[in-house]
Amino acid sequence: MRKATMQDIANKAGVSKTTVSMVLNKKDSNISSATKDKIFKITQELNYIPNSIARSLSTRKSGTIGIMVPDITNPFFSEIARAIEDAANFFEYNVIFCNSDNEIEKEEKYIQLLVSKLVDGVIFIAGGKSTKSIDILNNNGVPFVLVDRYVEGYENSYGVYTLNKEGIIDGIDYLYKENKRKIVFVSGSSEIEISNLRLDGYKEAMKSYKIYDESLIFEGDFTIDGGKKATEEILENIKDFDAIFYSNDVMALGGMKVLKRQGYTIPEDVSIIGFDNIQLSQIVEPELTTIGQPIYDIGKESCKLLIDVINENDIHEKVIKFKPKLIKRGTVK
Amino acid sequence: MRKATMQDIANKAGVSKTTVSMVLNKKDSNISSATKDKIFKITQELNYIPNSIARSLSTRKSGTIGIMVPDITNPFFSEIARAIEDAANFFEYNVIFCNSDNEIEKEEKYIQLLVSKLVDGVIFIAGGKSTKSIDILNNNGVPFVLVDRYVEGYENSYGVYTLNKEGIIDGIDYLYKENKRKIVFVSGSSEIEISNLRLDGYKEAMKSYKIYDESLIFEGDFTIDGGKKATEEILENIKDFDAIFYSNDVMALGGMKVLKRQGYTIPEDVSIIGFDNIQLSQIVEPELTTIGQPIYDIGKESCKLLIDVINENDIHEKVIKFKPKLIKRGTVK
DNA sequence: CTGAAAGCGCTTACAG
DNA sequence: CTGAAAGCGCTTACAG
Repeated sequence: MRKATMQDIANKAGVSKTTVSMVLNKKDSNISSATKDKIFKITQELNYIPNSIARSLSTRKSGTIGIMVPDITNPFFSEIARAIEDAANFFEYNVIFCNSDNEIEKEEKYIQLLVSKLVDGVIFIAGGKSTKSIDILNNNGVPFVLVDRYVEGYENSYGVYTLNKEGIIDGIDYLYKENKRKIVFVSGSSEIEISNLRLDGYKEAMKSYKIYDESLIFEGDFTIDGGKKATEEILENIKDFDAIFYSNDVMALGGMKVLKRQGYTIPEDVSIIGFDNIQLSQIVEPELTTIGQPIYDIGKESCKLLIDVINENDIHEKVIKFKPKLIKRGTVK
Repeated sequence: MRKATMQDIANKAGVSKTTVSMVLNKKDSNISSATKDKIFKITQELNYIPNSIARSLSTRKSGTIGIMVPDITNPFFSEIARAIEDAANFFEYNVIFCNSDNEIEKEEKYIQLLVSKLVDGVIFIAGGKSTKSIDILNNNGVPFVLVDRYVEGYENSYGVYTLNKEGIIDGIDYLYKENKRKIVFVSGSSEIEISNLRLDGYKEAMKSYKIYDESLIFEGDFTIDGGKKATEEILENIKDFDAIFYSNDVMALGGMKVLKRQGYTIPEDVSIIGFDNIQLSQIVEPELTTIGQPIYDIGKESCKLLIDVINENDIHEKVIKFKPKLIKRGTVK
């Protein structure tokens, strides 16, 4: 069975497809209600579903946005993606998702595809130094908003972020007040700007308390596995640390696992603090103390911002920065 | 800057857009290499990105597939989605994702949208009795493959599943051998066919061992929270149970959390077993013993199957059933 | 070896 | 109150 088209409806109703188009798109200010009714009825009968590809070609709007994430399997990103999809859906957009695995070549390939599919905009969580991908977007006039991860040189592009440095400083302040002095830090990959931002926060705070020691810094990669590996390394190299600050929750979860397995009791033997406040941070026992980001809001606001840009609405803030919040739970004592 | 079109390339090269189309699509068996080279060069210069919307309209293929999941935030689904996206990407497809929250109205709305976007096919993880959505797909001739969750009346449609009942039976066998007799079962929502399948497996196995007791059955909903709530209920109502069999991992994780908090030591005080083998099942301590599904393969194969259907290739198996496998880890003793 | 022309299913400026 | 016609950017059967 061939899908019904506007032409079919028009034929059946004895009107032109122009008229059909008008009424289906509510641009029907001056079309007789008799005609309207007839058209609606036929539309129902034929189970008509408009061909939005055809529509897109003519309007140059696809009604879909793209979202680039490093890995949808990482809870932080799946939560953001969910928020974005909810918001997008509310505004009648669909979302195409792409996993970059932090590989910029993969990103570029995806961006090309998205451009070719005429996405109306993209939400971009950069996998690294993603300048080329962004240039493609710019050259083709497709709006984008950067989320979570800064991209060098594009700090003033539309974006929504968390105040990374401040968050870490709050965490160190808290640990210091709880009498922790030997605080190990597990950073993310140095390829990623916010890893460095968070690391800077750590350095600054530790120095201000005069307890900075470079050998306390380890590099992870924002994955569970990265957290595990970094923790094993810590255990081999450092004695008698008071606390470990993982620069995201997922690494903290991986780290806690390793520590428990090695017989450490948390928080008695060692305090742990993470960053993000993913839902899973409450699934471990004790629950993870962390620097909370409003993940859902970040996703929602970035989608709204993108849609505002797409529709050329007035933009209140080009760059939105959320303040993170220390969430005290069971892993620090 | 207007995006370059084939016409632009044609003009610059002094050929027709037919020729350009031919060479860019490798249907260039008999086009002089001089012309080809010229066209490629210009394509580069103009940073030409084809308009695949236009292409789609004419070929009636969009090169995108839809995927319906209950909630991308649930690790089981994000892992499947990841596998699907990887496979799709390999075959040069994009994927639009939709979160149904197990609401069939939401599903229907999404399906309409996907149809209207001319997706070439959809991978459908049903949120419940999704017959209407499937009918829409059928009526519009868009291929689909059902994944993970059966839909009544469509058991013979393209699908990829796990042998649910068998998996549960294996689990009960194992628990029985480990001398567990009072085995509590936490099922998923009874709205979902596979919940019942798994429950049937439990009943059958328990009866065969003559240890069946209806009051040991509790209903969850396949979420972390559902697992927590069911566990609280168990704690209020049942004394001295030997083991809890959660019919998916995510509920087991939630349940373990509650049990630990209440002072239970796992597995000394109570044995736990889950279903799925999501990556996170290894993040808790002790690691979760579970009935493993090959999640990544399920995603990959379902995508491959869909693409085979789309391309009308020969199909070896219309319905693929994976055998689950007991994975012994630390939560049963 | 290459091109003119029709067509995919819509939207929209214009005319009446 | 309604319609004819052009156009969106491709593909493809056909002709030469």
